[in-house]
Amino acid sequence: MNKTTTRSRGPGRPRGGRVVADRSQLLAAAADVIRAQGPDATMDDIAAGASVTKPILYRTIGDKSALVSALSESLIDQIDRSVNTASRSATNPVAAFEAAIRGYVVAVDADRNLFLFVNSAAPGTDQFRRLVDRSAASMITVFSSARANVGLDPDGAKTWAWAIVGALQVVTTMWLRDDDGDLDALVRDVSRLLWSGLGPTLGGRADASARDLTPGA
Amino acid sequence: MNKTTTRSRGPGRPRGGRVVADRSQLLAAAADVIRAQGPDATMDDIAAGASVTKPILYRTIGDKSALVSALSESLIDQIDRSVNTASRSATNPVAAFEAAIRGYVVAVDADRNLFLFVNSAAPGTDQFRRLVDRSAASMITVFSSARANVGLDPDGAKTWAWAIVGALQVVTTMWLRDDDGDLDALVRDVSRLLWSGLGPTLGGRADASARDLTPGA
DNA sequence: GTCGCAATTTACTTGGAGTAGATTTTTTTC
DNA sequence: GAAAAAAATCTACTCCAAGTAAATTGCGAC
Repeated sequence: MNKTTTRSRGPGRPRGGRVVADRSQLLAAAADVIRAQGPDATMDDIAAGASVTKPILYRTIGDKSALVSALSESLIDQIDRSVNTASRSATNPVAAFEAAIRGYVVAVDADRNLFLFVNSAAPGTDQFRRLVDRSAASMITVFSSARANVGLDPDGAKTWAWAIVGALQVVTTMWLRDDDGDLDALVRDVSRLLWSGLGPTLGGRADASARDLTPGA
Repeated sequence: MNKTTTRSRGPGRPRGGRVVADRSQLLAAAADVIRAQGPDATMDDIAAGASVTKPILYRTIGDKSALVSALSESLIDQIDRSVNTASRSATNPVAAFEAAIRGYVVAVDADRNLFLFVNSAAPGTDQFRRLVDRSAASMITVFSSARANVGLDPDGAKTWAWAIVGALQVVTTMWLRDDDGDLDALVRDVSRLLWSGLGPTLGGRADASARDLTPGA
């Protein structure tokens, strides 16, 4: 027997010529289910949580990878916002970079189930690559022009963005495991690793960055 | 009807008290199948490729995650070897670091199907974390003592290792997509990003590394 | 009213992971 | 030397989640 999905109505065209749930409603409901139930929520779970049957879900949203894409879109926006507001409040480039990283981790932490759901694609799949491309997009434009200004091949911006996306993804995932980990230390260490490579290109001075990142200096 | 797995023998205890295939034979066969057939090889495929039935495979190796663990072990060894021999032949720290990264990418490229199979775990799963831990292990010891020497908290070594594992994983995965990408440029860019954060701690001088990595300087 | 279309549901197929129990051969025991 | 026990294997199954086909019902046009 199939697990009976919630049936609030019988089959048939709904009254009032209105569709039972449109795309954005379904996406919101899906996000809620995933937040509440964890990243292992199945399509059945999501459909049930949206008080809708599976074919509706598939008809409206597409298959699972489409759902992931759609949700990743909004999650990435959310993270970007967090990163931007965090870094804007900083006074110097180093602090801004550090704040940006903290913004990323904090945003992910605040929505960890969604993050894990969206990151459920294995490396090597098209889905994974799309996600990386999307996450890297905003960085690439920044790095591209910065690199051009310093006489570096702008193509390398892609590589840098990929590397940072990967570094943050793994660091954050690992950090989420045991949340007794010290967030400040994490952010400081990641910054120290990445900034001195980035800083000189992005407008900071290399030795300044090295000094600023040294504790108690 | 089930897809008939290759049957070279009937059921029953084999002659000579010897088992039909021991663990290492099965692992080797699995690796071969994955190399030949791609990272989407199923457990059925692998069993068939090893001329063995599924229960044997499960009895000898364990479930799929155990298979992945076992294969990752040997792949990581292989990569470590490639990294070490590559970096040993370099004359200065910067070149060694760059060579190490090239060693990593080249080793992965040479066994890409196995790499993709082993990396089939989604972030957030235990399998993923085990893999990251394993990959990071050798780096952690190096970074730990290096950081201690410079007066940094050795705990941060974990973070650095995670970040580098992630960066390399994503960069390599993305690079594998279109292999018209320029390997030299990739390696140079990744090195430039990471070394100036690492170099001062690992024994190079910060300004030296920055200089050395600048093209035409 | 009734005919066709649109939205929805039920109930299915598919595919891969993992397993139970039947089956056959070797070994042991009397 | 024969029967029982043990060991290794295979056949055929279950389970679960993704995805889909076809039946079912309501709405609007004529």
